Amino acid sequence: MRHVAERARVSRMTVSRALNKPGTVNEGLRKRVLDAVAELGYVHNQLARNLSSQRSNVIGLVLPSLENSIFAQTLKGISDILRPIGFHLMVAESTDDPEDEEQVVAAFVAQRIAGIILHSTNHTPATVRMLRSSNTPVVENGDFPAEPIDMVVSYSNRAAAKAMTLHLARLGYRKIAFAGLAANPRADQRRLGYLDALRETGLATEPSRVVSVSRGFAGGTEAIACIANRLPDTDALFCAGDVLAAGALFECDRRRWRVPGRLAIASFDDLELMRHVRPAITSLRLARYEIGHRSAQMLLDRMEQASMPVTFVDLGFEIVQRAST
Amino acid sequence: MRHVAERARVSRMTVSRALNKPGTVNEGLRKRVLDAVAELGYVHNQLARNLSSQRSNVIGLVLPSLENSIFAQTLKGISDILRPIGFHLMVAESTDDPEDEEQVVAAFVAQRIAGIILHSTNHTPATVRMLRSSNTPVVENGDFPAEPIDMVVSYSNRAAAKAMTLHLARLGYRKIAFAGLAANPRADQRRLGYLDALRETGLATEPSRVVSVSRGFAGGTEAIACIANRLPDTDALFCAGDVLAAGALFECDRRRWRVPGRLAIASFDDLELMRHVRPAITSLRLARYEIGHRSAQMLLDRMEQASMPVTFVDLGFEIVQRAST
DNA sequence: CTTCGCCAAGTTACCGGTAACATGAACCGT
DNA sequence: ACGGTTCATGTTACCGGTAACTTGGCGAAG
Repeated sequence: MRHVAERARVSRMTVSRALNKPGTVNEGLRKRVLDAVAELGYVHNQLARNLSSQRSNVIGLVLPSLENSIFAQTLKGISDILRPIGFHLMVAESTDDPEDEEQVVAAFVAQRIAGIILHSTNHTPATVRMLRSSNTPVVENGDFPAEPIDMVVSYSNRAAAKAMTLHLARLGYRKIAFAGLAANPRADQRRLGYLDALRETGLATEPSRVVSVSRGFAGGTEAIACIANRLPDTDALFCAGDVLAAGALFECDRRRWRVPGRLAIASFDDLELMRHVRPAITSLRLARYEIGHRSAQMLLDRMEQASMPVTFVDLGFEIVQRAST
Repeated sequence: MRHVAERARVSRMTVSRALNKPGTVNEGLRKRVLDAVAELGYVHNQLARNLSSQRSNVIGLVLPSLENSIFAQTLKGISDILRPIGFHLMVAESTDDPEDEEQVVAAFVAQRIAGIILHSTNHTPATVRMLRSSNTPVVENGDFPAEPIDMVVSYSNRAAAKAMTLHLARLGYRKIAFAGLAANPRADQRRLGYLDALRETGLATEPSRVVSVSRGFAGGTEAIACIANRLPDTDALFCAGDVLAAGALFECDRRRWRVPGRLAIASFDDLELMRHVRPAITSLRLARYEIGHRSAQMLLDRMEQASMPVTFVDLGFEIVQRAST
């Protein structure tokens, strides 16, 4: 920048102003500055700017998994907000482990990020303390936390799972099984919602049909195997994950089980895939893109005005009834 | 940091050293410093550190699309390298548009990122100039560029597509169609590879069966519709994308076409889905995770030693023969 | 013709670290 | 006992910007 200032024969301050608030600089000088910038191929040092102005143009995002495509939509929703205003996105993975998350958050706070989006609701005390004391705007996604750190944009896993289970009951299914990942906080909430619904409809007097499975398509295969062996009278399966449901459907196909004749299948999270398999799978549609979009927007709003008009958003869910139930 | 120094009754420099090179500081002082850090809840300012030391701990990644799950694997491969050494990842999307890419690269250079990974090989001259003059280590992925900016880690789209087409020919298919995205540089290369193979086997004398389709499962549907209407004697379809192939398979299912009896289907990119549909789809397996892993590793190697032992890596591909061909 | 206020441009200090050099005590061999 | 290393610590300057204040020229009001 010093070179630009010398070349344009103005002070560094004028260069800074010409680039940041063009309106406050005389047109002639501004042109000299911009010419000098172009001739020297000068690129602004955002690091120095951030340090000096005590604010950053980077947002941090912590996802449970980088590989899961459902988070890709959220990522895109965030990016679409940040890009037009020159903000950037730093991404890291927590693997749903609060200790890992703590490390990532510490690193993000050290980077003096302008805000952070946590796609989880389970944090170590140190994580919360760091975020509070550094005064970082925070949005939590993924579920509704019992004690929000700051802002929340999500849907209720428990309510959604309950609604889907009630939907299955309303369709006449009576022996509804539930398959979900073990030791996953969101799957746990969904399991609770499922049990809520059973209780409410009186189906809870039946034996519990809860299955814990592993990740990916294989989990669906396991779920069907389990039903075939241990719970053969099951008439509907609610999978707490999209890929799980697809895996289950493929396994039914292999076993020549009619869906929904032999077994109805419903899933959580409406991946595009759900619409294209045969039969198409009944699913819960969640506003994944919107979660990112609103989260980013709320962080920015908060930065502009210290006030906080909105701190809690329930984006809800929709049940998409298809041929599989 | 000043407060930490005062509390520990040492100079700021000693605090800096105690945190960065613990070995060079007397044990007693070091303990005083660390205690003070803990008591004050001091968090290092990475911004200031980067500015002062003239180096950054952030890597930039530019992907054609944030939503495509094939890139998620690459993302994970990068992240797994960066995390243990305290580096971070900034992500942006180019939508395969060199102008957009230029803007993103400009922003990344402004952030003084330590290195950049471009998942594309088509750049504006300004992009190349910026990266060269800022002396940023660069890795290009996605394909082999005609004129690499710096380092390259990829596979050859053209060679892979050629190999798969030859594989189909070897299996006895004679009327092989190709479906790919329009105006996508990687799909274009794959199309060339497909044509290379046809020429080599003499099948090129047949009419060309190249179909351009839209993105997603719908593209597969379009491809099958096109074959049904315009190219009914086609006996194999090579889809230049995983989701495309799945969409095509689902459409065949709807039309009750036997696969591979009526039509064989092969795909590019071996998503887990390919293994689970019925019939499982023959596919090209690319080392997506490895691309990220190696790219990140090469950037780091380059930073440590100004020399550049490796600048070009071909990760190759594998053909996975399954029931669909 | 002053005086006041306004606005563009310049000056100074600081953001929070680190590099490079300066200092001074302990240790060494002779 | 003395000059020469070595090593831990302190001092100074700088990284590349911006905030806050200062300066000076100019037009409108008194």
